[in-house]
Amino acid sequence: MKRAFYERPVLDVAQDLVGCVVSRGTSSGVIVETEAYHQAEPASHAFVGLTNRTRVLFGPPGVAYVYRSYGIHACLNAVCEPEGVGAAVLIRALEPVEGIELMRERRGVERLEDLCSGPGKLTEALGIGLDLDGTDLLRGPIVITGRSRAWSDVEVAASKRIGITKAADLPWRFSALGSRYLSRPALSRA
DNA sequence: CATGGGATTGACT
DNA sequence: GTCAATCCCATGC
Repeated sequence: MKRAFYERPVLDVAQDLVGCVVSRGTSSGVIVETEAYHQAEPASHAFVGLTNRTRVLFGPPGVAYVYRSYGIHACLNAVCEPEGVGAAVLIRALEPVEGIELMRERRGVERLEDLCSGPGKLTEALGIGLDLDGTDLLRGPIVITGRSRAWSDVEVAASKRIGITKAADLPWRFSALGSRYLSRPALSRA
């Protein structure tokens, strides 16, 4: 993936990342669920402006923003839009591809559908911690590559973001239609 | 310096 | 369905 891919409106990047591959060491998976966050909208960590915590969000695109959630889990984002704009795509779920046995060991569960079906789960499965905050997604250790042939025509569904209390109605969650590896089903009942 | 609130998960009623 | 775990960080005194 080139730097310019991330240097675009965060909503475009969030949709285009579905079907792409996240690799970390010998483990990898296809992105099946993302969410977009932008500084202009209060659910985003960048909404508060430039602070020590949000420094990476306002930096160059194509960089990993990893934060601790609820004191327990790490969550992985890809920083988007030009430097100076605070925006990122949260990677919410993967379909496991490589290094599945290692994922099972790290997660302590067996079912494929339980390995990476949530933002905190996939970071545990891939061994991604806060130490990788600010690392370059073009150079690694976390690398994102484009859709393979099999995923080139993936259909992407939009729905409301999960687990937030502010700006909860924005349809900024994107998922691979029909995937069994989502954190939650794509279509929420109205 | 003290406090409150999460971009979650898993266990339990 | 409810709820606790656990810690970083932004905010306010």
